Amino acid sequence: MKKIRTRFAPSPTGYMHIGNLRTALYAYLFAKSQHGDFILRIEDTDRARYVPDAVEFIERTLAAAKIIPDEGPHHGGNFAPYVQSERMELYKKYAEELVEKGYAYRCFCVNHEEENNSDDKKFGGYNRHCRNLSDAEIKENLAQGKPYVIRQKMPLTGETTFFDVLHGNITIANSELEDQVLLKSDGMPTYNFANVIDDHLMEISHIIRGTEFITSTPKHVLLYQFFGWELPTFIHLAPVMGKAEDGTISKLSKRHGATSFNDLVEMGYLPEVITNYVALLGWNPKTNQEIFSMEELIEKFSLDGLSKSPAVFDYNKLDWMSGEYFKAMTDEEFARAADKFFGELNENLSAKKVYLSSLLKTRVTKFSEIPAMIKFLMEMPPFDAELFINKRNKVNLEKSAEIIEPAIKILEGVENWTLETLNEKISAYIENSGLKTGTIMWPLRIALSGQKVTPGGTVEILYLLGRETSLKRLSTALKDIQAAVKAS
RNA sequence: GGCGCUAUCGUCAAGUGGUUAAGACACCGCCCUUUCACGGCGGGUUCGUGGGUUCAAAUCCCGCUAGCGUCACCA
Repeated sequence: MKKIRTRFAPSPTGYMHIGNLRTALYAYLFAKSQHGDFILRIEDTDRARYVPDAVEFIERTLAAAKIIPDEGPHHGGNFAPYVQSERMELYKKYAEELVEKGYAYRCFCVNHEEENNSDDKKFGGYNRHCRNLSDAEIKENLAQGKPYVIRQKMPLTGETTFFDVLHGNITIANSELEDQVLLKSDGMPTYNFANVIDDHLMEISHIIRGTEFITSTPKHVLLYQFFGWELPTFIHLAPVMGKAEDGTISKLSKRHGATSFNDLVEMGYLPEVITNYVALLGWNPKTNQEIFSMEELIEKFSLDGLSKSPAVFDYNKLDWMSGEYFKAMTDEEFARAADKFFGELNENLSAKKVYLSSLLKTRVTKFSEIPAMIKFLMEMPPFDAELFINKRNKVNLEKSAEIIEPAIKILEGVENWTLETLNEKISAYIENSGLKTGTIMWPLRIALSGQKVTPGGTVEILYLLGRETSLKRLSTALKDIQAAVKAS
């Protein structure tokens, strides 16, 4: 059987949209699941759109997502070069061949704005002015050095049908096809031409790309036929959509928030979470498994799990999945992965980073939530009397003062400031007081954190803060509470 | 507008003529609980619409509607 070869062919824009990433992923997964090759090819035939270092950017992003090309600009391979601008001469040769065979023609029209923008799109855009120029006219134009493009000569009648794995047979009337440009006046091929030549030359067996190419596929198919080349298998993927606040759904874009792989990484999602989530956006394994390593994805992937309808990117589910990954990590792994999101920590907290991670990893959905969550450890929020009043735990201001005062005494006597000791002392205090656990814990935790919601309870915070800071915060709070009681 | 693609809970989705129409996220409730989480239990909500075909339709066919795509010397 022929070797399975797929490719990812982005244009170098310096931006990796989630939709593109998913296309690359599926192409990669399919190739790897079939023990085939995955090729990275850069489609940079538009000189105006050139972005410096974009190729490196794409390669870095794929590497971060663990999508590893077998062949590519910097990966080598038997079909090099893998950058289209470096293959220019090649396309020219094939274009000329088409002209000779009568399947293409030279067009000397320069910017026919009027025709191209007319509402009467009978000819699909271009009015085919040069389609039937006489040899003499062509010769003369050439002699004058007039610039020209080479256009594909579409059949005027009949229809073209191609098979798509997801959509079945798709038929489009040839009359719908315009005489598209194959070779631009600067000698560069257009996407629609280079793509066909390269896919054939690079022996691509399966073309996996977005639905936006369905309509242009018949033109490509015709090209394959003109050359007498074997057709690859087509798989057109449904787009990734986004849901705006007003509920409208459209192709995922900036107005939906982060839309690139890198945006997501910067927000603090693990690369493997992004790949895992994106893999499931439009593909299902036919089992209830949702957490997949790249190895499992490769093992389980199959084309018939692909869905042909658009999928909406759901940040909720991404968050959930991210949380699942965090919970599965050891404290050390979490601490390491989250490192740059901790920000500037003081000496005490730096030393307790791993412990802090154990508290954080079940409470955070992405790393970027960390700073806000741990800020109170570095800096005590302003006093807020209201926080000490809690009905459920039966505490008010007076009660809080009554609870905090003895607690300070007890804690002052603690030499060995460890979780175990602190837990023992506080538990003993609760038992002796005859009060409910919550009644004691609530005011202490508020006094220590100044926050209603904290990562961890009283004992954890005492330990995190350390002896000195804890005692200082408690007595400050006590004073503030007493003042507040007096004032009321 | 022409052409093309798509249509099952709010979202991801299973489902391929006979099912109580899975599961997950989100949401709501309850339990656990020293906050918040974690964990456990339970709940509601879905086949766009109108016609067929059939004993039987979410599944097959046709129309309609809606969404998306495409109509470049962009990819």
